[in-house]
Amino acid sequence: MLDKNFDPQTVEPRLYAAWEASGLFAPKDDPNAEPFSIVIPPPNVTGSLHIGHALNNTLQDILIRYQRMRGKAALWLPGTDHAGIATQMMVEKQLADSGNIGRRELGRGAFLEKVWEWKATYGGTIVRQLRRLGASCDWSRERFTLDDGLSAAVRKVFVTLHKQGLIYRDKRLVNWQPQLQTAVSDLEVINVEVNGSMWRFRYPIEGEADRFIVVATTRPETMLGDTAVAVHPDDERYKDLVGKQVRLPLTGRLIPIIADDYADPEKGTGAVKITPAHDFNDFRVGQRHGLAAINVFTPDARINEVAPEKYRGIDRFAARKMIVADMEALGLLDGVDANKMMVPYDEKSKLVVIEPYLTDQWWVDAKTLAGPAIKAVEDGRTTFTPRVWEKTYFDWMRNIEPWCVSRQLWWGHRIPAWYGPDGAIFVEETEAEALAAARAHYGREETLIQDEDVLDTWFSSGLWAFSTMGWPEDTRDLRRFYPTGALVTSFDIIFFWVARMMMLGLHFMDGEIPFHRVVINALIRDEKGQKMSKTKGNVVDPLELIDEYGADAVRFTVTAMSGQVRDIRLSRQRIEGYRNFGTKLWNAARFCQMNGCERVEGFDPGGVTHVLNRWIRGEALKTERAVTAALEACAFDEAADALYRFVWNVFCDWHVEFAKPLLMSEGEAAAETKAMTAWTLDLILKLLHPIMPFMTEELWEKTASAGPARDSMLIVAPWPELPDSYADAAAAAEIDLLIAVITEGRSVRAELNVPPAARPPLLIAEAGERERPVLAANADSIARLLRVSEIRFDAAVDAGAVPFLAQGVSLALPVAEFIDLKAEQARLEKEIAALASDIERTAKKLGNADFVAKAPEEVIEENRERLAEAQSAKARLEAALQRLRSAG
RNA sequence: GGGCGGCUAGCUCAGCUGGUUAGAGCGCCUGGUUUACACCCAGGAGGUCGGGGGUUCGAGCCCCUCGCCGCCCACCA
Repeated sequence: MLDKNFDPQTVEPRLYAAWEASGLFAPKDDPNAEPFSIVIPPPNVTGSLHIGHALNNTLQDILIRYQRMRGKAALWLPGTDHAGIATQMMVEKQLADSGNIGRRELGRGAFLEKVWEWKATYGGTIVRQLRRLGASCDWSRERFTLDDGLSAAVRKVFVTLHKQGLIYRDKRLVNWQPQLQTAVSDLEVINVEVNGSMWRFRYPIEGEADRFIVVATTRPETMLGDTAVAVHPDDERYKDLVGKQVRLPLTGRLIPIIADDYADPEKGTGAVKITPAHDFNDFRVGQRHGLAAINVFTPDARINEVAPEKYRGIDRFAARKMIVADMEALGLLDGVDANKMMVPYDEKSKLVVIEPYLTDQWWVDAKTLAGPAIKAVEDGRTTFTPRVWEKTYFDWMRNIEPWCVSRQLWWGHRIPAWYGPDGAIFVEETEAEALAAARAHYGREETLIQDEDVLDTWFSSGLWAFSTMGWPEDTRDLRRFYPTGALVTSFDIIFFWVARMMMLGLHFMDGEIPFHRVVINALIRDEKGQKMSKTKGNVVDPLELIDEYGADAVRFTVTAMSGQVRDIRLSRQRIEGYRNFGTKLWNAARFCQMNGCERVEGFDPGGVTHVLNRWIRGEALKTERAVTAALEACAFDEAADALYRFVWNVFCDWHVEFAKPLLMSEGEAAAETKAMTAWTLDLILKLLHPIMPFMTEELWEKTASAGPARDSMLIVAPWPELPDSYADAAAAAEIDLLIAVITEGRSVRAELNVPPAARPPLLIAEAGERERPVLAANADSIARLLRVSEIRFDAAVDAGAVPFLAQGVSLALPVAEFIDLKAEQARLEKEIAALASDIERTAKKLGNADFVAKAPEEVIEENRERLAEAQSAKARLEAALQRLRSAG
């Protein structure tokens, strides 16, 4: 006998262990089985599971469990990402907190050892947590982006792209993170609006005493690196100044006044200082005019030795104050205005202001790689779900900029480039090959120095779809499981990851896409709609939720909410509701057990005869179709919704209730109902398994002892495919009618507010030939449910009978005067009027010779049917209205 | 500045190509010792579907417009 409640705390770990031990998480080896694969978006190896992961991985698990049950060789390939910056920062912070020396003092080798230690200690957290969630990953194939195999793939890709001219080294402005002292990509910069100031400086015109040109700037400290002042060529105010020179204050350098469209007469003073080494626009202006780029910052954003001595070593923000003060003292400060502006911050810490900084970096020619990646989505070879994200993808891809892939960090894939004594670059997969190349180049042995930098983390994760399967080796996995079936991820990494996987996958896998479908899930926020963040302290820990409600409840909740286009607001009440849903199912199973609803060997649902069983069979069919269609479309929420309604509102509310009197009886109907009920429960377990794997597997096991032996664990039970013949229109009509009678009867009773003791009998009249026997057969249960003393059938309709039901059944109650006849009358009149106008329009349409001549036959037929339907409906309602009028 | 999304019951959200009386869960109120389930059952209150215009016999759904809210992208001194 089942307990009253499901106990996730003891059951879930036991079942997970059993699944894992069974080896069923690995794709089956059957060469005839169609492959289906997913690669996990690799979480940060040192991270822990947050609620977004819970959503994302639940959806992946649903897909993979579904496909596994469909009989496919289903592979969900798990792994983790080394997450360069994040991990390095974490370890550096830990070193600092525990009073250790910093990484620079420690040295590269020793520091990396520390990081590997850190990984060994904390690296297992997230994969353990994925197990708690029930993720059926093939752990035997687990990968890490810094594995030997994946590192080999990274080197191969880098070298190949370099030889193809798609990776190059270039000195240009990058986004510089001065605290970490590394370049970051455009995507790792976040622009924040701040209330700043705009200063106006007077720059003296050389050779013209007391004449100045006033420039406006938000960054006074960069003036030390100015190499020109630009004005618009058509700006009358400054026309005569173009070609003249300015004596740059504080430095004494002479710089030209140039004409360039970039200067906007509307903005500032119309004259703009040009600092090519510290501003992306100015850099371009500088290139156009052949200006020098004078870098005045050190890598940690202090003023460097190029500047006048008094500023050297001063932090950029302190230097700003000094320079403004000095300019003011010189009488060269024209004024200052408050100015709202966007300031670039480091996306990770959101605290460090990013500096445009002139350095040598490695770049990927993303523009070239983007072409095929755009085409693949245009052609529909890869689709986005929901579709709207394709626009986002296109917008970015079509305007893509070169991708800066080098990082001045230690934790990551070291760039496979070596430098000779004269600076010649040798890009090879190994040091030996680089040495060989150098030997060929120099004609002798030379000592080479490897590039100190590592690659952007996203460079290695961009290869994830194929590097994890063994590429560059030609492995069986690669041949079988690439391209993957779906990529499930959230929108915030479409650019970082999805786009790069598309580009690199297509380029290295002979034009074959990395995934057929990209499923984008929404972001989860807290109950107040705020983004969860550690600093706000509103992070919902999914592990706590799993402890409290069980993994199934958490899974069902995020699944049911996954359809939202906008952000998901997670509330505990919602989870509680779905935990209750689990309990409801559990108790339905308990009811089945108590009533001997056991599976029967060789039972064929197609052969049941009792109307209730034929009805539930049809409902089961509808549900199976809805769930299957939803999962095929990756509309996970719809699958959850269909199951919720079927289990609770169909199976429990009606089938089990109607079955009660039948189960108590003896004979064939009882036996058939028992078998049918057990069959339906079994079906529910299968359909629900992808979403709620634990409880369903547990019930599968608990129901194994009665009836025929189970062939397998539920995890690999065949997905049900019910035949169309299970639909039964007649049974559906009868039971639906019965439900309608009961439901309407209930609300009538409530309206009458009759105390239970004084409940009058219910008269049912006008039941058709077909309905009558159904109602009669269930008279007792209806009476019980309605709390009426008895049910009587009466051919004659009372004068006050009210047509509650469109099906043509009237409930005749002795107390009909309690019903608002006027409102009912008004409603009918309104509806009749609507039908009349529909009839008029349709008739007109059909009377139109043009329409009849041109419209396809099926459209005309449709209109004819519609006309006939409307006419008969109108007649029916008119009759009802007539009855009402004569009664009232 | 450009783009995307949202605005439906007290709260969180469904409402597919326009079609009877706009739904669910939670919350609230009333009542319940039914052959499983109080994590339950029955019933109830509660909505001018952001505002305004338009198309249509008919609009929560389509068009225009305005208003909030959120997000993404962008080099504005």
